[in-house]
Amino acid sequence: MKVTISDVARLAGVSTATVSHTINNTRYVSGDTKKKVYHAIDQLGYTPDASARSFRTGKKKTIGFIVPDISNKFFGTIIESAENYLSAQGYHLIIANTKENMEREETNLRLLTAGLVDGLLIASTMDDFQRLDALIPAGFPVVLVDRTFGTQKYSSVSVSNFQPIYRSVCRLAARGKRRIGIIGGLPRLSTTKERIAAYRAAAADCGLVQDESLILYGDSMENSAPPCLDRLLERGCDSIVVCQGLMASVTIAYLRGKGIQPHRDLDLVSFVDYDTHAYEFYYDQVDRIIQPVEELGRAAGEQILFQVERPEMPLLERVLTSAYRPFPEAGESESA
Amino acid sequence: MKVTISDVARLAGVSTATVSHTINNTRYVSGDTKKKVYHAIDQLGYTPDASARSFRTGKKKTIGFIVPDISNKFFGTIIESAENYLSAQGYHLIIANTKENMEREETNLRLLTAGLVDGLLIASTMDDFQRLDALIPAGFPVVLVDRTFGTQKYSSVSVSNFQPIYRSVCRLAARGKRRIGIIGGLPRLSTTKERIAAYRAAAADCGLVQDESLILYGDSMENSAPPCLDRLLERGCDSIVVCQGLMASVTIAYLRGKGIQPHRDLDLVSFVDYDTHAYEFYYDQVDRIIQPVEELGRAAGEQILFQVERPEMPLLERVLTSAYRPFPEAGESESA
DNA sequence: GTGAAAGCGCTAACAC
DNA sequence: GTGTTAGCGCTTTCAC
Repeated sequence: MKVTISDVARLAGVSTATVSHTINNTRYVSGDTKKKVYHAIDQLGYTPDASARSFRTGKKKTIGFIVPDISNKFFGTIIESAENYLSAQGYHLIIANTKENMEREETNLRLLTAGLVDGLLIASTMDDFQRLDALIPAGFPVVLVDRTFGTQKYSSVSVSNFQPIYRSVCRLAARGKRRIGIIGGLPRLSTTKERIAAYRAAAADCGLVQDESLILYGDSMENSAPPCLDRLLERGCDSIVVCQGLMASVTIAYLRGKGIQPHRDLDLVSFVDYDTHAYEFYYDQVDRIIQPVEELGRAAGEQILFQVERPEMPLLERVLTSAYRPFPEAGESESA
Repeated sequence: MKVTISDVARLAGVSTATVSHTINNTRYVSGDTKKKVYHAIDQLGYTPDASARSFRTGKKKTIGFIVPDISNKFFGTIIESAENYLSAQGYHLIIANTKENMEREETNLRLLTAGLVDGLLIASTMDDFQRLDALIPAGFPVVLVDRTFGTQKYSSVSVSNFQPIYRSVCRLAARGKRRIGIIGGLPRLSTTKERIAAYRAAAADCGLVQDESLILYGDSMENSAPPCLDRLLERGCDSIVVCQGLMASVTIAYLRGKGIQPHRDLDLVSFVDYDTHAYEFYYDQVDRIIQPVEELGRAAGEQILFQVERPEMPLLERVLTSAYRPFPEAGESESA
């Protein structure tokens, strides 16, 4: 049978209050009493029941994370990094996967806000902020991760998307490229919008052709890049910007399969969702935009605990910066 | 303020029992009463408190998953697939990441078995079954995932490792390869042990040189393959088997960087942790061992719910089979 | 320095 | 067909 705090109290010859205070360090307990309590705990093999505790205190010591795609290494790494921080602070992480499906996100929001978690990290797939907001109880701690909305209602942690795209397009133009194609992610996402806006701005500023047919959208899943690539090649692009890591790695492989070599045959700018030595083997000869993925996860963890533990703290919109690493031309060195 | 079941009962003019039975469909309630109850719920915006409920019933509707590396796509996909099944059954998934660290696994076991979850999926990094077993309370529902121990104490879901390795080594031998190198994962894991055993058996059966220096171990993290590869090349291997997907993809990229082309220069057998069209671009010219990753996740989900919801069910050790897809020689067709 | 006891929100046995 | 109520295991106020 289950061992409860009263069993411990009885065996130790003290009250349940004392046992509770002893294990939680929440008021003074004499050394002698402590000893008796711990001894009883050992003898009975007592473990405090987490759900009774969270029921009583209202704190679950658990954060929920609504993600669009766990199997995507970008989110896998963010999750890892957030979990790492949260577990060090004594919190657990509940994962809910939406597969970029808005209904699934709604369901998960409803479930997770119903007393299951203390706060929520959301990398939302919603097109409409209202739709998201409507499901969040007033005052519920939320941090938007990676994907934001143009409102100040919740804290957010994201990555600057404008600058690296703008820079990379300018650089392509400077190299003499005139027909720069771009493959974005889902059009409804803030990340995609910002990236496409940066592309448009740079194209205009550099005096490039404004050809809307060079702007295509994938769905960030693995198989969405090749058809876009085929169309861009048809349309005579001399360079391509791929706005998302998974699609980018598929792009490189797909082009290689067609005998098209990056840099030699076609200039490529590619988002990279993680930064490791190993992946440099894939990404040579490609201009890379490297997102600070681990920092993003950690920052998300920090922010949500701020919200949860210090509700008086102001909202914070934190924007991390990606590194832009153009493939070095002869005589150039790397830049961040 | 928090709206409770009594608020609803009061407004609807019924008892809390009726409200509870109404929302849970747990005894007959007249249509009329139902209407009143739901109306009151809507008016007050009532949501049942999940932690009160699980405290009362003892069911958390939550499964824990202890994983060695969330950011590895192999586990990412297993998690996705398990979560998919579990959420459809009304369960949540708590993730704990160990980064292949045994102490972290111990900590997580202690935390998760203390009334937080109804059952536990474990892809253990332990070297010793006792060490794992000691932390699991008697009768606690557990399913071992991917990595097993030679005991019948818990249900398990894993992948057959022996046969595909054995077959692939034989095939290399048949192609005239004499010095076949192999890179395994962490030596303590069951998966690694089985794969290396299969390699040894096949090498012996095919009359190959038994050179222990051709057996190397990585740690399944990204950067562990290259040093192993360097050593195997030094030692004059004419073919290499890589026992883990992440290391395998790095292997291909690394060799390419050295100007070594699979098949033409060196035969390669490679575990692939997922099966998608996209990744075929990477894996052409390589003999692939494709693990049924999604099935593994789903099966893990099914098994743990069996344990949780039908404790009388017998233990089950389920072994899924990998597909072996040799790179087709001229005139050959694919095989599974 | 410690104890007694209320009560968190819900479910379910028992009663009618 | 519905109501009353005990009590899950814990924390915490109030009391001494």
